[in-house]
Amino acid sequence: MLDIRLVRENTEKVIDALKKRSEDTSVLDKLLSIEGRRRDLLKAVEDDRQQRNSLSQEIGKLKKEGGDASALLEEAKKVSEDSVSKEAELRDLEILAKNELLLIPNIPHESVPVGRDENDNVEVRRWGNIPEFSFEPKNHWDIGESLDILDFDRASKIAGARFVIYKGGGASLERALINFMLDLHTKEHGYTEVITPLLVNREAMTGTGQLPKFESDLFKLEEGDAKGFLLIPTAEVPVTNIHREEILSGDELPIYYTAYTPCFRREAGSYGKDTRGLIRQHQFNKIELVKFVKPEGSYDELETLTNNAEEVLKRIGLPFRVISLCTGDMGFSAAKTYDIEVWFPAQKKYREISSCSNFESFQARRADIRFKTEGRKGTEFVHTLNGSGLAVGRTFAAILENFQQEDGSVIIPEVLRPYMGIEKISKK
RNA sequence: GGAGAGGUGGCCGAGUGGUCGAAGGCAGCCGCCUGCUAAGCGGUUGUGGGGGUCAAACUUCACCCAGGGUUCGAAUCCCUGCCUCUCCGCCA
Repeated sequence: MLDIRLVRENTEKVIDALKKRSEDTSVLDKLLSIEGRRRDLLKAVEDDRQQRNSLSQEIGKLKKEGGDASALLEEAKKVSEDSVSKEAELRDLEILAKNELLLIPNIPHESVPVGRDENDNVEVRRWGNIPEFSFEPKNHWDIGESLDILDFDRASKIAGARFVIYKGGGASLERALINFMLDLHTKEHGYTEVITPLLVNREAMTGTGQLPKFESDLFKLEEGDAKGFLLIPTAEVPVTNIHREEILSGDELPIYYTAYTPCFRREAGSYGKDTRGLIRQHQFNKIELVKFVKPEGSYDELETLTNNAEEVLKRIGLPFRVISLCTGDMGFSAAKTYDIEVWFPAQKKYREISSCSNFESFQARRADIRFKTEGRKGTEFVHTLNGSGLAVGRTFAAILENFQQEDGSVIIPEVLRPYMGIEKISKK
C-alpha cells in the first residue's frame, strides 16, 4: 500500500510508476476523487464533533451544579442528529479509499529497468559452468521416475495433477536439501529459523499483498470451522506477518528470519505450462528468507539477501544467473526484484529458482509494521524484504538434470552427502 | 465438545455514564541531592489523522481487543465477533 499522502501530493510519480508497470492509471482518478471528498467530510465531521463535545461538557458541568440544562441538551441533540449522515458517509468513503489504495501496486525503485515483460529483464551476472554431456541429457521427471524416486502417477491418484510423491532416495534428497539450506542460513548467514502456521487468515494475506487482488491464486477452506483459512502460497505471508501491527524498537533491527514451509498454489491460468515434472506443482517445499530492516540500508540488504540465496547454488554446484526484473515483470508488492535462475540441461535454459525482493514500506504499511528510534519522536515503517533461499523442488529437479550420469544414476553433490549418507542414487 | 473467568498505556493495575488519554505503582527520560552503590526529591514519558509552522510551538478529532448500538455525552450500559486463561472430556 502506498502512502495516501504520496498519492495526493505526488500524483505524477504514482502515474509514472503505473505506466512503467503497464498498469491502467484510471484507478488513480477514482481514488483521488474519493480521497478529496473524504477529506472535506472529515473536516466537517470533526467540526461537528468538536461542537458536540464542548456542549456535552457544559451539560455535565451544569448538571453537576444542579442547573437546568434542557436548552443545551436540545442543541446538542440537534448537532448530533445532523451529523449522523455525514458520519456514515465518511465511513463509507474511508472504506472505499482504502479499497482502491489496496489495488495500487508498489512504485518501482529507480534502479529497476523499465520494460514491458520478461524479455526486457536485465541479466546481472552468471555463475558456474554449464555442464557438457556426452549423451543427450534427460528431463528430471524421466530420471526421477526411472530411479523410482519420483512418482507423479500415483500422486495424481491421491490428489490430482501437479502433485508428486518423493520416494526413497528422492525423499531423502528433498529432506537433505531442506536441512542443508536451513543450516546454511541459520549458521552462516545469521537468520533465525521459524516454523509458522501454513493456514492463515485474510488479514495476513492482505498484509503481504496477496489479497485482495490475487485471490484466484490461492487455495481456500470454505466449510464450517475451517471457513476463512487460506493455504499459504509462500512463507513470506506468515513470516512477514509475525510482526504485523507491532512497533519494533530501532535497535531490534535488522531482523532476519528463515523458514521451511510447504507452499500451495492454484496455478489457475497456467494450464499449458510445465505440465510435467517438478517445476510447477500445487504443493512444493520452499525455504524462505525474510528481513525487517530500517529504510536506509534496505537496498544493501537486498543485495546480501540475494547473495545468501545464490550461495546455496554455489555450494551445491549448480550454474545460475541473476536477473533484475523490469518494471513490467515485477510482482505487485515489490519495488525491486532479482530472480535467480538455475540451468536446466534438458530444456537448455535457465529457469527461476528464487525471487528476491525489496518491498520497501509497501507491505509494512499494509501490515502496520513500524519501528521507533530511541530519542526520536514518532514511528517509521520498516522495510521488508524476502526471497526464496531456495525453492526446494526446483533445486531437486536441477540436481537430477545437472548431475545425471549416462547410466541413469545421479551423483549427489558433495555438500549434501553428510545429510544423506550416500554419494549416488542409482537404479536398483 | 461441556463449564467458568477475562481482554485498560512499555509492564502491573484502578476506574461502572460526564473536565478520563485515563488514578497509583513499576520501568524509561530530564534535573536536583548524595564524595561510590543504593535510596530520596521534583518534573516528564502513548499512537494515528486533520489544521498550523521553514521547522517547532500551538490547535483539533479519534483510539481503554474489534465491529455495531443506546445516549447530549461511553473505558464504563446493550448486542455481535475475535482472542486469552482455568477445569472436565477428546486427541497427534
